[in-house]
Amino acid sequence: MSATIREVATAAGVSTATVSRALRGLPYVDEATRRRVVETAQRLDYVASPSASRLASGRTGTIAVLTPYVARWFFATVISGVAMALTEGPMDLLLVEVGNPERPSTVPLEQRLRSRADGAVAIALPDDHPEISQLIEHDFPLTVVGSLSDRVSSVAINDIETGRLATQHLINLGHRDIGLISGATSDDGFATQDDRTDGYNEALTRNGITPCPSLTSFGSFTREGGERAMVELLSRETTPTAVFCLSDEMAFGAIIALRRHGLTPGVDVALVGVDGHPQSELANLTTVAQPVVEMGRLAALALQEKLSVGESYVPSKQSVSVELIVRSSSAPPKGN
Amino acid sequence: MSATIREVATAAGVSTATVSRALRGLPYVDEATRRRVVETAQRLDYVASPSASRLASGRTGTIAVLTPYVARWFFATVISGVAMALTEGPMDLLLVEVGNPERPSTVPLEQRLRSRADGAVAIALPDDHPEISQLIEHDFPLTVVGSLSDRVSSVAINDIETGRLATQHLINLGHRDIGLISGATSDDGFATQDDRTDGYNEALTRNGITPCPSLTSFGSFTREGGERAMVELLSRETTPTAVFCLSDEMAFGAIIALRRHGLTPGVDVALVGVDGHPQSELANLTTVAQPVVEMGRLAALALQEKLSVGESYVPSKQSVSVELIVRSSSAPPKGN
DNA sequence: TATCAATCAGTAAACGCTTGCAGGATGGAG
DNA sequence: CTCCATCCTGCAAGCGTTTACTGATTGATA
Repeated sequence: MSATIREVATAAGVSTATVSRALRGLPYVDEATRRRVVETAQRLDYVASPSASRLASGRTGTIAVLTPYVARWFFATVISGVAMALTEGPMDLLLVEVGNPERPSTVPLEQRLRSRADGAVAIALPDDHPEISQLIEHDFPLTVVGSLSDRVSSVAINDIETGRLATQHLINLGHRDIGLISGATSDDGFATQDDRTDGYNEALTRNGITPCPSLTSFGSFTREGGERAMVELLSRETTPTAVFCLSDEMAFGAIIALRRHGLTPGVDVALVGVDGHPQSELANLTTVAQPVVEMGRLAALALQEKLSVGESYVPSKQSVSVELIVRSSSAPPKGN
Repeated sequence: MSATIREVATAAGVSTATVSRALRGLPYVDEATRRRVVETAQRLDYVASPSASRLASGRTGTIAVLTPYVARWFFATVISGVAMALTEGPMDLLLVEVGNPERPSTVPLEQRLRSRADGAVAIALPDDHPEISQLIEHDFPLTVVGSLSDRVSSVAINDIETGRLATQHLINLGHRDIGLISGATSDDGFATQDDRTDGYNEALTRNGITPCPSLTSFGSFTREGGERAMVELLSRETTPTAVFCLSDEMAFGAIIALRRHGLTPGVDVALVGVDGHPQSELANLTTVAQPVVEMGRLAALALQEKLSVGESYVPSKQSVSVELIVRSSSAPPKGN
C-alpha cells in the first residue's frame, strides 16, 4: 500500500485536515504550510485514495459516457471529444454501454450509475429512450449529444437543416428522382433519422417535387444496412438518379451495392451522406460533415458546467453547424 | 440519497454483515435469510455504494483501458472488445488516454491508476514504453494487446508472419519491386512496425530479392501519413510496382495519393494493408485481417484471470491468427 | 485599549461498507 | 450423553478521506 493522509500529516507536522485542505488548494492554509505539505506528499509519493474521498465527500469525480456502441466511428469520436475535455481536469471517464439492442443489460441504468458517476454524457440516445428518461426522472445530471432535448442540455447538429442541405444540393444538380436511404423503420431511438427525413421532404416539396414513398428504403445505420437498402432501391420499378443516405457508413454500403450492379456512384447515381467520416474522402463521397469531436467536447463542458452550478442550472441547447463537402459522388444526372 | 445497508438490515431484521454476505452470494447464509434480504433490498431499491465497499475491501472492481487514441479504428475496436468482456460481469471500465504524443499527461500513470483500478489493458503500447514499464515495475496487474510481451500477458498477431504473408502474396503475384510504407522512423512505441518490416524483408530475401532501402517510405500510422509516404515513394527514381502498407489506414492514404497521380491501385500499383478495417472492402483493399474485437476480449479475460489467480499467475502470450483477404487492390504487375 | 473580523489549524464525527472474530445452534459420531 | 465439526449470525473495528466546529492568533479599527 502507499502512504495515507495520516502519514503525510505526521511527517509534515500538521493534522490530516490541513493536509486535505492544503493538497486540494482550499483557502485558509498558510502558504508556507501548504508548500511543506505538498513537498512532503510528493516525497512520500502520496496520492489520495479516491474511494475514501468519494465516500467522505459524496462526489465521485467521475463522469460516465453512455453509448450504444463504442467502436463505430461517430460514437468513438464523440467519446474522444469527451475524453479530451476531461483529461484537462481531474475527472475520470467511465465507459458504459447502453441501449445496444444486441446486448441488453439486466440492471437498470440508474442503478449502474448511482454513486458511481456525478453525471453522464449520452451519445445518440434521445431523451425519451427508456433508460435515459428514467435517468432524467431521477434528476441524474445528464447531457445528450447527437439529439436535441428540452429536458437536459444537448449538443447536436440541426438534422432537419442537414436533410434539407443534402437534398437541396442534389436538386441543384438537376436531380428530381431523389431516393432516401434511412435507418430502421422501428425507431430504435434515433429521432435523428426522422428529422433528416423531414428535411429531405421539405427540400423536395419546396422545389415542387412530390416525395415518393417508393424511393425510400430502410436499413440499419450500418454499412450493411446501407448496402441492403440500396439493393432494394435498385430492384424497384422506378430507380432514383440520386440518393440521400442518412449516414456516411450507409452511403459506403450503397456504393458497394452500386458497384456490384455495375453502376458508378456520381455517374449513374449521385450520392450524398452525412457525417464527414474520415473515409468519405477515400470514397469520394459528398457529405454533410458534423464537428463530432467538438460536439463531444461541448457536451462534456456543458455537463461540468451543470455539475458546478447545481440546482439553478438551466439546460442549454447547442446546435453546431454542419458543412457540405462536395465530392465526385454527387454530379448532375446523366441526361444533363 | 438512496437506502443504506443499515436500512436494509433493519428492514430485513438482520445485521449489516448478513446483508453484505447475502447480497454478494457469500457462503454461510441461510437460504431463507438470503431470499428475505434480497427481496428487502430490491424493495428499498438498494444498491451498495461502490466507494464504501471499495474503501472497505481494497478492491476497486474497475479495470482501466490504456490507449493513446480512443477514436482510431483499431483502438476503438479493441476497447469495444474489452467492454464486451466486462459487461458480462460487474466490472467498471475506466478509459484512460496514455501515450498520445499530442496530449502528454503531467501526472505519472501509476499515480493516475493507483487505487482507481484493479488492473489495466494497454492497447498498442509495448511493455518498454516508459509509463507502461513503470506500471509493471510497480506490479500493477497489466495485460497488453497489440504487442507481445515477456513481462506481462499479451494478445497480438504475429507481426513478422503478417509482414511475410502480405509480402509473399505480392511476390506470388509476380512483383519484384515491392515498396514499404511504414510508420514514423522515431519509434513512438510501435514495435509492431519493426516486426512487420522484418517479415517483409524476410519474404523478399527468401525469394531472392534484395530489400532496397529506397523503396521504403515513412509516414505516421494514419491516412495522412500513408498519403505522404506514397507521394514520396512516387517521387523517387525507381518506383515500386507493389506496396505493402503497414496498416489499412495508411493504405487508404496511399490509394488517395495514387489516384491523385492518375494511377489506379491494383492496376498500376498493387497494394496490401494490414488490419481488416471495415472500409477495406469499400476500397477494394487486399488486407491481412486481425480479429481485433476478439483480441480485446481475450486481453480482458487474461487480466481477469490474473486478478483472480493472484501471485502465482503466469503471464501468457496469446498469438491470434490473421487472415489474408484478397481484393482487387492486389493484382499481377502490368507487364504480366 | 478593547473589539472584531479574518486567517490558520486541529478535533472528531461522519461516510457506508467489509471482514475477522466469536458465540449460539444443530446434528452426527463415538 | 458428550464432543466436535459445521453452519449461521452478530459485533465491532477498521478502510482513508472530508468537513462542521471550535479555538487560537493576528492585525486593524474604533
